[in-house]
Amino acid sequence: MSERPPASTSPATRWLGKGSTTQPLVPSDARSHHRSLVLQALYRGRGLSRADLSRDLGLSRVTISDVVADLVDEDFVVELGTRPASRPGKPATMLDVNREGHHIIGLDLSGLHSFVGVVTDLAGEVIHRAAVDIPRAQGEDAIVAAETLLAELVELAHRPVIGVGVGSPGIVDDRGVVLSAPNFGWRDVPLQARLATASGLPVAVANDADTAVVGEFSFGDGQPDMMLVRIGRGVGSGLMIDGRTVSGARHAAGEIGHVVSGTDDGELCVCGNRGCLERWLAIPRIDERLADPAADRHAVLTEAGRRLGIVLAPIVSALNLTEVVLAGPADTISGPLLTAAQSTMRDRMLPDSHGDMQLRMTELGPDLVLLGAVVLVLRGQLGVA
Amino acid sequence: MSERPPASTSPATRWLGKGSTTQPLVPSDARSHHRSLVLQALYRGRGLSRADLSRDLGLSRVTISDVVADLVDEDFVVELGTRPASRPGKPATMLDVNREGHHIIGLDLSGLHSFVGVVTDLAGEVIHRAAVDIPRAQGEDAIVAAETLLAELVELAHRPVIGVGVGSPGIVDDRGVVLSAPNFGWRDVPLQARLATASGLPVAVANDADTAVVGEFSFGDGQPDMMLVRIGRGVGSGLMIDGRTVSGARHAAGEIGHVVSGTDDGELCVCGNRGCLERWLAIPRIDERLADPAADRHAVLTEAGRRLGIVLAPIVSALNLTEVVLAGPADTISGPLLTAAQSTMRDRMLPDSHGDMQLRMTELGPDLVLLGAVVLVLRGQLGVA
DNA sequence: TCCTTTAGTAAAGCTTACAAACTAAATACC
DNA sequence: GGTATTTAGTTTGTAAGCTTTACTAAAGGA
Repeated sequence: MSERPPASTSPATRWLGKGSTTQPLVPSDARSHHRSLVLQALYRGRGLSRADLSRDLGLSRVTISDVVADLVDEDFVVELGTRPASRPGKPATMLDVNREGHHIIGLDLSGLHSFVGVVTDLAGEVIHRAAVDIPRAQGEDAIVAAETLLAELVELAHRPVIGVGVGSPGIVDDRGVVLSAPNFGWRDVPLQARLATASGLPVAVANDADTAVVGEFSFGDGQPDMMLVRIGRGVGSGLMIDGRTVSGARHAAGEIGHVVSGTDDGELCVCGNRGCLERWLAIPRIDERLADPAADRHAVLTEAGRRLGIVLAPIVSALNLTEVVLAGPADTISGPLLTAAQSTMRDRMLPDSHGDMQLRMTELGPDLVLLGAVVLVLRGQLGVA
Repeated sequence: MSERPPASTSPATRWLGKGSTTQPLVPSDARSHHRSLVLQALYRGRGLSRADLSRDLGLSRVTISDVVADLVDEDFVVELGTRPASRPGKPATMLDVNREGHHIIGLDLSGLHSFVGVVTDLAGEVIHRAAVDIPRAQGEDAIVAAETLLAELVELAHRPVIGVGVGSPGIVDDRGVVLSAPNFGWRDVPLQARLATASGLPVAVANDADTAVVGEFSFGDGQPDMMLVRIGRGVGSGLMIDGRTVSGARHAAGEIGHVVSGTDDGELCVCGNRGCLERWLAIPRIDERLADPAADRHAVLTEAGRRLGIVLAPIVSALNLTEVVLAGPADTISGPLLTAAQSTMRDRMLPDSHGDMQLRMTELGPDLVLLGAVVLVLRGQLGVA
């Protein structure tokens, strides 16, 4: 046992206490937390009784009864009648979320030619759809188009609307301001505030890829440590770590389109680099290559997938993700491209670490962002999903 | 405005409500939260009064007085006397964390030849050091060595010890079980429980890289969205996102040593792949190359740095990190290697996104893991740092 | 000297949760 | 069939924790 010489000067005199000064926690925070827990449990398993909730959540029957009474008053929870008694004791009164009693509006602003929107119930079941064409809409015009679409959806909803979720392209901060969206020429557009004022409803705005990832998580088979890659005109992604989306220090997490893939150059990209992932993988680029009559479709798609795998391997390893989900046109993505991405990624990681790693297509199709927008509302307003 | 055709079958019938059923929130949780807020604020700025705390934290003066009274009773906070009055009104009584009143023990089990440990005060100031040699210690022997070192440090501490923090190599789960640590032949070793039983103190165990990253965050200049790369016998990393460490779905986050860097092959690695990062960057590998009399030192180090940059670019882009910190032998790392890593990384990312990105060496030197271990205790026991 | 300002404490009241006791309604058992 | 047992849910009383209001202490300013 040897005494190590003490360091010349202690480095520990710098500073401590950077933990973000979080909000105080008032009693009513506990109440809303418990409301969320109850709703969460009811969403997950139908036909739970107050006593079941008490056991599952670790709160007393009294408290559960109280919370449930509030939720019933607000029409978020309904009684389903008594459970057929099999054991001794008074039969339980089953509860469920009142899935049809309220509506949610979801907007997807990431389309190329139109903004689309839905009215759903609390289960995410689509009740109405609407869309508005946006031929080269820019700036204020694009904002007005979104407001118009929202107004139309509000008219369609025939139940109280608990909130509006919006997936928007561009970089969106945590207060729903679109810091930049080149497509629309938006800079610092307070989209959340604009839509909230226009509709008088609670509005949540997030980046489209981040919206998609919560959609996949809640309505798809998405796991809590997951990456969702959207392949379309460009390539973007949303990350979920331990069930939370990652927005990044400058709200720009998931921007992998202009990462260089490989060390053998590639085509020149508008960003100035060579071999950007987008240059290999964006749908227009792939289509260009496939348009060449001499092109080998399988080879083109395999190479695109390989380039994706090269970029994914370090990310998946570093974050120890269990799942990467691809979203985009299935006819292009879900063949050799997917296979090549998967094998490339595995070949470039420690074999142990991809034992249960999965790379797959989303099964939610074109409604992914819309469903994610609905989830934004469920999370924000009810603390569910 | 065109109505989109409804999807054939709604995908929204799958399932919702995956949000982890979190714990209920009892009143005492609020109290401990507020204790943390108070301690946090006092750590950050010295000489705050109860009234200052009330204003800063948004809690009433009454509540602050109550919380502070508890903390004074427990000797975690002391009054410093009244502030020289410049304004009208009763002069304030300044408070501070009682930095010398309690001790913390930190252990670093990641050394090649010895386990090292420190006793610090609540400011992280090192009071005592100790170490124990571990010539090829394996299995139970290594555990006993750690227990012995801990016992020695407990003897050295002359104030109440609020807890023990441990940075261990290998994969460590969130209850302090070392799932695997090849160095010691450990599998599923309940290190936290072993040390807690042996010492009778609260013990927190984490992976050494994760420990380092919290050390850098709290005692260094580390930012909340940061990656810390430890370069030594191997290459590992710890990630911090929004002030929280990332442990990964299987507790294996940060394992980037065996990610392939580049698409031009490289040397064969023990893991079976070619061109693993570790093969380029681990200190023994670099030393091997530099030992060749014909080697160009600058070229060797530049190439190592370049390989690091290639792996970092996708990770930094995807997570929108603001900082990557390197830890390891400065004479090797902090020259051409660092420069090459930085420029390579930047060249492979969207120019916008690295505007405020920084790649630098840690300034905490060899005590990084030890200080991180201390932070584990500050976080766990006091909710600070 | 008296007013104003600020710090800190005391008392009362609100919200929330829990424990204990109670009612309701079923099965189990003799 | 009647009583015991079990389970569901509510009523009642109590404790913890926060806030508001009111109070005392101690300073400067007019």
